[in-house]
Amino acid sequence: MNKPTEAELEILSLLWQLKEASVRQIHERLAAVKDTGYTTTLKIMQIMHAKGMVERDEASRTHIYRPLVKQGDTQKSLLKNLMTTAFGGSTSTLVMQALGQEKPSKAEIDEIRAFLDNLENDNA
Amino acid sequence: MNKPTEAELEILSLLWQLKEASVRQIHERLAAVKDTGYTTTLKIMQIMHAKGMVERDEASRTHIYRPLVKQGDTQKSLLKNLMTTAFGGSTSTLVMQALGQEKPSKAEIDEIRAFLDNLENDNA
DNA sequence: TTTTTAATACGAAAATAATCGTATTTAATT
DNA sequence: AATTAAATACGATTATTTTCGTATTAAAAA
Repeated sequence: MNKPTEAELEILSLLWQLKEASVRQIHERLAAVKDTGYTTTLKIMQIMHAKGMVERDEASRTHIYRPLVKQGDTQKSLLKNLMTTAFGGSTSTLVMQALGQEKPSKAEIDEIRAFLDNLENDNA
Repeated sequence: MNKPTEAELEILSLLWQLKEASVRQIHERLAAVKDTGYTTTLKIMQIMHAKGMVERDEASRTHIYRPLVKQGDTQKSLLKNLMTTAFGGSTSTLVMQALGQEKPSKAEIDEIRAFLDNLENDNA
């Protein structure tokens, strides 16, 4: 799988959230955070389309874009890459770093505990 | 903190592991995995030095490089970045993705459990 | 001492990513 | 119907990252 660039990832992220969106919708959200021009956003989305990362519905004048790459798959591959390059391959180091980042809520902690229990049972 | 580039991260990673190394040592390890020239490795390490990411001992003809950025700090900032761009800010999603990646050993799982317990107590 | 080997320095080129200006087209407004 | 507004297409420019060739220097070997 081809690693999305930084700018592509920002857009993908919004598309995952919105399920589908026009260039303008994406641009408005980006512009709220980042100083960038409309045609820049457009261009990157066109590139993403050319790469097959998104599909688009050209039925109406305003094209509607939808993600083609799955969020989970992308997350998985980015994490794997980060784990090998920055964490020397250690899952637990990565996980603890992530947890230490900012205190997760009680609910989140319990969710992770349940996940660990599950993981352990599957292993047996 | 300035985000290291992909090539820089690969080298940093080796330096963290080895504590210190010459260009040749690093290059040999890189070349085992990746098709790349010696002067390319050299150049990137020189750039890293110019950026202040590494220091080097020029006492002998063969310079010895040591990392100046801490592994933990770099990990933290890369993770934070990944969490916001690819995981919509959710720590627990990231953690569970990472855990699902490949089954951690029983020891690792317990280590993470202990970490969670600790985290919870600190919060109270 | 001469030659060969192995290192760094430096700059340019190539590859990749991001930005933007302008032209064109289509739809909506007047 | 004419004008304005909003969209895409396209190409060029800029910025960043990576790669590499060549020169120079220092040490080791012959």
